[in-house]
Amino acid sequence: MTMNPSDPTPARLPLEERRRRILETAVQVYSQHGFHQTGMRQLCAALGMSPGALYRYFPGKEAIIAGLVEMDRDMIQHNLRGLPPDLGFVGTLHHMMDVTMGELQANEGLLAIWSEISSEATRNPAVAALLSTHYQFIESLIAGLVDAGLKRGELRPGLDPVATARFIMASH
Amino acid sequence: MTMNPSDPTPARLPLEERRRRILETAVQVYSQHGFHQTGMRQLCAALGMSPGALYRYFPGKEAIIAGLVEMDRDMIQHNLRGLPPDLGFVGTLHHMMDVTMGELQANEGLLAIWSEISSEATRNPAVAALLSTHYQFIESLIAGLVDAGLKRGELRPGLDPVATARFIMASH
DNA sequence: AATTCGAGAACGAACGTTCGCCTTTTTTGT
DNA sequence: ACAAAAAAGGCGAACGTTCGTTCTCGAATT
Repeated sequence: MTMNPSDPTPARLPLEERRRRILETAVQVYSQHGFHQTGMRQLCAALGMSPGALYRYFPGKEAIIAGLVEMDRDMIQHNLRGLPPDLGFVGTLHHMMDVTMGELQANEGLLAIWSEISSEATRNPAVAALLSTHYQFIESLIAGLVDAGLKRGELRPGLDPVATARFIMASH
Repeated sequence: MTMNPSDPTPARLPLEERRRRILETAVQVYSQHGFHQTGMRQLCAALGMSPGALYRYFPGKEAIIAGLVEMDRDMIQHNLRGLPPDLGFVGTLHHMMDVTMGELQANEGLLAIWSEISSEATRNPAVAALLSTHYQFIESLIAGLVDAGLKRGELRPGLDPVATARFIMASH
């Protein structure tokens, strides 16, 4: 199936696709019944997959949470890259929120899964660390936007990018 | 220990006290680690009690949730009875909120346990029913206050007590 | 003597996870 | 080009553990 015979990692794309399908199903099942209330067997059943197969893609239950966070990060990055480059600071922010809201509305359970993850983070330090770096990622992303806006003279000079990013995030 | 020899149910008060101690410990443990993440053995350990003993006071884990809801109802009733009778509608409402806020502040975890119960209610129909009747109880209680206020001429005549109660509860 | 109370072992079910084995796909040697 | 070897993918039973709950039996109380 691989077109390029020199490709050192053939058939890798379908693997990522299968990982994505697992994560998307996980969002649905976990948001409906909760993370701790949903067993691996239930997730397997929803996937039409055996436990042995599932564990080839994720080494454990926590890795699935990590995958969900990672998926969100990829989504944000993808959305940001697909943006028209001439929107300016406010326009870019507005557009990103638009896209995010649209996704939340289209995929119900996406919101529920985040409250599920947040609640897990209050107890599970590993998940807490995961969330923390995720928020830091978003923060640095917004700070970059502020920085670009400053360079373009759209924002009041002297504004601290990171502090501004934190303020924007704090206002949800 | 029973003072009155004609009492048909002797040593009953200490039983209720032990039930209360169990519930109070449950609030602490469950609010710290979550309901589903906390096993009966952990609760037993926190109580210095064996499972066999615990099950003499509560027939199961769900009964403990029911007990928590019931405890809240008793608390509200107790607070209401202890109120000065001449406060008027607004004064009574204000006073009740004062007491409730004080309790929430004094006993941290009391708030956490309610969000824990609410989250459980979205999945467990039995708990949902429990919460529903609890809210109905509070609703009828406030409706009674409105009714009394109407009779005393404190409120605009024609006000629907139940609708007013719902509005007040909806504003948190 | 009868009842209540408590401790702790034990139960079956379900948990997350691992294992062995089989099928399918990909790579390799010729 | 083709068979052989290797790797990947998948299934489902089984592992050890923990879950909520029950049982048994001895100690305390009435």
